[in-house]
Amino acid sequence: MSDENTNPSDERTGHGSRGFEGVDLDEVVLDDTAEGNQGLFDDLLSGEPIFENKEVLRPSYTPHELPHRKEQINRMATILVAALRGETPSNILIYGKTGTGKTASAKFVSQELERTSLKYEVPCEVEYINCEVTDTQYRVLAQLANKFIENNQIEIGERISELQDIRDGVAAESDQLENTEFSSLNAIEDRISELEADADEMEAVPMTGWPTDRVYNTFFEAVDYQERVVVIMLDEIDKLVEKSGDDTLYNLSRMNSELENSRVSIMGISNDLKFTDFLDPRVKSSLGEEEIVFPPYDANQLRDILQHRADVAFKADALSDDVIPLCAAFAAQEHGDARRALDLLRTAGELAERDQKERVEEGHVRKAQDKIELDRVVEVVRTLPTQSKLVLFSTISLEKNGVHNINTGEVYNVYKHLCEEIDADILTQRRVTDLISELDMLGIVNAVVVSKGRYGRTKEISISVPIDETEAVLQSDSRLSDIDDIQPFMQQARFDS
DNA sequence: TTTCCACCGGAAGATGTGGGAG
DNA sequence: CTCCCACATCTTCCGGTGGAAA
Repeated sequence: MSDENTNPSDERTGHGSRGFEGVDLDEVVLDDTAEGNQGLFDDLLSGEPIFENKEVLRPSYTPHELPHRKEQINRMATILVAALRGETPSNILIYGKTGTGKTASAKFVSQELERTSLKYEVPCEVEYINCEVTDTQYRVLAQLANKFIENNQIEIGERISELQDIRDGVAAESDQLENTEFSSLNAIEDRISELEADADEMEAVPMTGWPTDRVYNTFFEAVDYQERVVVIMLDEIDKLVEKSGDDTLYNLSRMNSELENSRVSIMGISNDLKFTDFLDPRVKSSLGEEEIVFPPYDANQLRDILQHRADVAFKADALSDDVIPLCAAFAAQEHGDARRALDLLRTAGELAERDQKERVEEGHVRKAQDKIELDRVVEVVRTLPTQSKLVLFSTISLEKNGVHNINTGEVYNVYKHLCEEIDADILTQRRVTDLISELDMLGIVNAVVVSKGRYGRTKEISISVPIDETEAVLQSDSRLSDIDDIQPFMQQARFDS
């Protein structure tokens, strides 16, 4: 209820780092400095609410209808029906930029698949793994193993109680045995204890501690325990390959030749069209048996999508006519990111709500644009590790002292003084270079390697977020707050370099 | 043309944490 | 308790380099 603004939202838009000029700070930043307390909620409650159902605008919501994705969904379904015939579906690779509906479509198809498999009693399971979170071979295998173990145990449990029912029935009427596959009461008892033993044997994989091959074996046995087709959905698969190579994929794709009862099929989802370049050719060919591309939405399609959801999300007449086209246009500029468009729409609605307006106007969308970006930056900076914060702080200090085209050496000098000041460990310059690169990847700074000829080669760093706000966020960290005037060693640092 | 700066960035390995198994 | 494993974070070492200056 109380998250009506500043929810960070799991938005991650590459290098969004353009102008902040028009940000109205009082409106946007740190709203814990709320206006008076008197009747705070009364006011908000009495305001004519704009939303009917905000949930459908959230990124976590999986719609039942995905406009403009019929073609891709049908392709996926065509490939995956094989599973319902008990055959192994081809492995699928799905490409597309963020917010093109890859994950939503894939999840939709897998839900349908599982639903249908229940209907026709064909054992078929889909497991979803997000490789951005689960980004090592060990963790992927462990997570899969645990899921299958859990499922197996549930099923064994059901089977046992089924058998117990039969046993009890048989015990009561001793001539019913011929209706079952068992020859005697004892046989049933034996089967029950067998199953119980199986269930006991399945040991959950710990987060860490085991050798990887043991995890693999556990996973393998858990999958092979019963006859079925298993689809493993690896979202953001490029992150996994980037971080820990293609061993995982290799192991998964060769599993089929050793499995006896079950079949696995891999469905990889990637943002990066070229990530297969780093793969072992064998993995590459097996993984990319089928490829589906999700092109970015254009402005018209985005408008459609927004309209669909807005009908549900907003009260009738809560949107002025130009709101949806504007959201669509903004998002179309961001490589057709639908998630972005929905975020924009939701945030615009929230802003209008906060303004006690009855309609969302164009201006709210423009404000939302800035707010989303600022919220993202604030959140990223706030959750930075201390060392990175120190590096960023050093860079900002230099910038504020009129040093432009800052280079690594300068940052490092300031950083060293800063560390002494607050009694933090001083990292090596090598490490600081890496931290700067990380800040670059997060879109907080912009670092380019330039050669200054005789005067060496270095990264030229500039800040690509609003400086004062960022500094404020940094200073709200308790460990950085007691940095007082940096002027004294600012001078010093310049002599050093 | 050659030199040489001031760093880049890969590789390997150390350290520390959190968790096994016997 | 000892030894093993995975992993994040950081250090050590070092070869590599674009281009202004000599």
